[in-house]
Amino acid sequence: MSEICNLADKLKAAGHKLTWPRQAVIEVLENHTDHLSHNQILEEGQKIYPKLSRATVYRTMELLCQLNLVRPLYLTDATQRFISATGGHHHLICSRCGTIIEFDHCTAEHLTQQLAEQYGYLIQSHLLEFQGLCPDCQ
Amino acid sequence: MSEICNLADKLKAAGHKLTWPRQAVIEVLENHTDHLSHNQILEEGQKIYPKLSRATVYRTMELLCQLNLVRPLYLTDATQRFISATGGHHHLICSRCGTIIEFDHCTAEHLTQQLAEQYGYLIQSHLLEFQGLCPDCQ
DNA sequence: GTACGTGCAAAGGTTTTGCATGGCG
DNA sequence: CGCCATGCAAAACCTTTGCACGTAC
Repeated sequence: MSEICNLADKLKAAGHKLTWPRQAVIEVLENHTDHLSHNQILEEGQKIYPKLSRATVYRTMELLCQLNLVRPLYLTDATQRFISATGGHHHLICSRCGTIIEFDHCTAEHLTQQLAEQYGYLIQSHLLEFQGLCPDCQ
Repeated sequence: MSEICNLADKLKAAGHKLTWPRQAVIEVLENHTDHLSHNQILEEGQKIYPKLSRATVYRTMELLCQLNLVRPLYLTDATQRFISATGGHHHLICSRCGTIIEFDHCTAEHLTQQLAEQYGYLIQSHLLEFQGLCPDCQ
């Protein structure tokens, strides 16, 4: 997960215990790409710490969200996924086959400042999603 | 739902029967704001047609999605919600209290064309979501 | 009249919770 | 050593499915 680092340190700094199950979850987050779901985190985490339970994954991710270290994201299905809590995420999604292209160029930076001023928000991240049909599905 | 009109006609045009339960769902969609969930549609629909069942709401919304009349959307929770299938949707969301502001100004139009050319997608809608803290929650 | 749509109820899947045990600090 | 975190299992919740009946066309 691109911009995630030192999750372990931040957890301890916030006064939480650094246990083996939590280390496993953190290692998964740091070594994999974005958009991981609870299921994926569980599966990968059990390769590191086989006793890792589903409930612990849910509780750990909830904790990381509360600490603002990760953020939930929903793509084209109802599965909760997680991304780093800062920066932008840009998706071009085919509404038929579900293919997701991540693009870099984004025009949201200017708008971020503008909205921050207009509404007094402290903006931490943004998501720009285009939906349509990919060449194959048209 | 702002850009939705004549759902009934479009349903019939596509060869589907216009039943009372479906009319109730359509009336709810046309007379309420965006972002309705299955639950909200069921509750409102039952005010119009009391026997309306949850299963029918799910099936009707799935049908409307297949016909490209509405589109599923996920905001800050795992609840599936629905918006009109075209145009843009712009949200400024507080990650703590969940307040959603909808803003109008959007810089995505230019990017739409650019992405369409670059990747060959036929782009139907977009979603631009900023997440942060509202003035009260900072 | 026929095929499609519906309501009900059961099944399936996912997320949350309660509780006794275990391990971090 | 005390408290927090964990695993397990049950509960709660949401969504899907099967089936007999009803209704739009």
